Amino acid sequence: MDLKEIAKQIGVSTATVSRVLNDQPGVSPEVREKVLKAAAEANYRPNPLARSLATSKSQTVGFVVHKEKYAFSDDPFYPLILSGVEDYLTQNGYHILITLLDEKEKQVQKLPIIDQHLVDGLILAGPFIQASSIMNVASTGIPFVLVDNVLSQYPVNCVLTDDEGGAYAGVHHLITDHHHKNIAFLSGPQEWISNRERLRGYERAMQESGLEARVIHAKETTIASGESMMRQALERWQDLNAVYGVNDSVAIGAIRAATKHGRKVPGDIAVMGFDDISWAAASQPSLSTVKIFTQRMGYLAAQCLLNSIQQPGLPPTKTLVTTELVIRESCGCQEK
Amino acid sequence: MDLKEIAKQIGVSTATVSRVLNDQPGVSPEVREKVLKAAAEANYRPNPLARSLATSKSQTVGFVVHKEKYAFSDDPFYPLILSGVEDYLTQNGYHILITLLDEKEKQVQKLPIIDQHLVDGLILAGPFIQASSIMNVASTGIPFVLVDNVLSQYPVNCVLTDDEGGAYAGVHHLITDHHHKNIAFLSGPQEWISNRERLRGYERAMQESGLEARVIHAKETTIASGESMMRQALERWQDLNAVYGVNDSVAIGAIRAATKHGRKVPGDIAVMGFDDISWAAASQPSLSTVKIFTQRMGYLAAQCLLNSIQQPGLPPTKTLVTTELVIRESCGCQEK
DNA sequence: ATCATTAACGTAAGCGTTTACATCAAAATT
DNA sequence: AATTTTGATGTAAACGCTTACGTTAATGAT
Repeated sequence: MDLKEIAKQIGVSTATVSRVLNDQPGVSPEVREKVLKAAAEANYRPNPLARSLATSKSQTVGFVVHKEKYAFSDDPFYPLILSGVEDYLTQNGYHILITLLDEKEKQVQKLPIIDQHLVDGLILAGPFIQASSIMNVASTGIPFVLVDNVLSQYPVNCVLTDDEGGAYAGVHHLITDHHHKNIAFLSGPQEWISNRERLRGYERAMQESGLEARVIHAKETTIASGESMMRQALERWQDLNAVYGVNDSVAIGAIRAATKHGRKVPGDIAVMGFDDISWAAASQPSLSTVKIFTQRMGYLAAQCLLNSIQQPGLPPTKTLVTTELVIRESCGCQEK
Repeated sequence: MDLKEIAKQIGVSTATVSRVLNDQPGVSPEVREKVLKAAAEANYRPNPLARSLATSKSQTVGFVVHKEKYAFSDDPFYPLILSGVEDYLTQNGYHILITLLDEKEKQVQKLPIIDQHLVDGLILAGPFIQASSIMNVASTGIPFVLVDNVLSQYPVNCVLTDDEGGAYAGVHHLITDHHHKNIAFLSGPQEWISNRERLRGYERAMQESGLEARVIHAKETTIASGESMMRQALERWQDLNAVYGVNDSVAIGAIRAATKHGRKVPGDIAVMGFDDISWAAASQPSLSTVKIFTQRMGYLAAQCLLNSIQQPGLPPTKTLVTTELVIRESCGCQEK
């Protein structure tokens, strides 16, 4: 059932039918009515491929993310982002083509979906895509937005969590509400923007209160690395009151290590994390943390992308999503 | 840069160029050579949309999964499936259009990607899609395969884990290697095929050894429901030696509850789970479990789907993926 | 009454492929 | 040598839309 048939049926041209179906002006109300009726009766669905070929718009966006981080991580961070993206895009009649990146795939702009003009825009998720690769994408002129990543050299559309503010709030809570002074920060790889920003938030909070920053670094942000960092911290600073984990996995590892060392959490040592993954509530003691609105990030990214697609030439936007303090047991609030 | 241009460049028709590019016979080696060279030099990429319009094949498959289970679950089960799917499909030049299902969306066959012929086939993941919906999809004639689900009334392509066999092996380990006799099974919703099959495996193992089956049911398979079931089990059976959780979250909940009740795991009570999620190794004690090859399931599903697409009329296939016993601390092996 | 403007609609040329069919020369058959 | 077969290639329609442009008649301005 195609345009031509329904045009023939009511004795108008395909152009008129097309106009009606695309809500374009230049067709009388009566004819419009007739077309709409015939289309509905015939249960007509325009062929998106033919439309795409004619308009060179696919009504499809690409979602690109690192395979390893996407599927093999402890918590479904990127799937949640995708879920938010999907919400907004399907509401607006767009489809999602997903591409998972291997380690080796450096040349993002060579991806089939881009190279073959299968998508109208791109969402590039995660800080694991090379800056040079992103620049290459930018130079193709295709609209795109970064999620959980930025480009320092160059202004681009991006959506990020306010990691600095979140970490600041968390540390501030330990300082102000619990009067802790000796607070260590268990960090992670500094190439990731989130880890850098969270560290900055911690440093600002400490500095504002005239406290000394105590930072331990690691190459990973897992339970194991959290345990390892906590052991180092306990050894190095005998007077430790509290630790702040760069994310929940690290914090949970820290609780483990502290407990094994015979320190009670939160009695002897308070612990806080970042992310609010689903296991945070199930930890023992349950983990106080800073919640990030992962799904919302995806939603906003999709919104930003559609804006860019539909209004070319818009200046790049940087969107920060605020966080929320989630108080549970591990910071010590329940003990007061 | 289109077909016509490169045809003109070397003085042949577009038909010939098309034949060469599609590896079709009827072109002399010399001309073929010339075309290939010109195409390479011009860095020519066929326009997939035009091709799809002409052939009515999109080289794209749809991946459909329940949004809630996809993104909000404790462990990235469906993302892993997707990753496996992606592996096989990209290897074969196919793209993936993803659709996340809301609660309310009952009419899978009405999804835009199907209705608008945007995909050549479908992967329907998870046991949350109504059987009637699946039948509707089947009646459209579009090739599809179920992952982590089956249709009892009707033979269809599906890929499943050998849940029955896995659970049998796990329980058998508790019986034979640890000489436990009083083993309870902490179950989950019976609508899910996996839960049913795991229960069956447990029952078979118990029966074969002449032991009495002890089953607790719950509406969920979370840590909380695991704790709750364990409390019930401990109350009901004083002589309990071991419990088998229908999945790792339940098993971890069971460990919690047992510990809170003053029972040592695995000393007083052995615990085993199913899935081998990433938190299983990090649990305390670390969880003995049955590993499922999630990514492989996706890979096989994709393979099955492409077979169906490329060779229409193939009879439906049911693929069972075997499991693997993962021995850690919670079953008691390390204590011997 | 004349001309310019506008609204409604049709015509047809794309969009970039594939492919059934036609053509033609060369090779094979008789 | 005449005829058939074969293989290589070209022609053009088709896929199902969109849209620039042309046509016509009605409206408004002078």
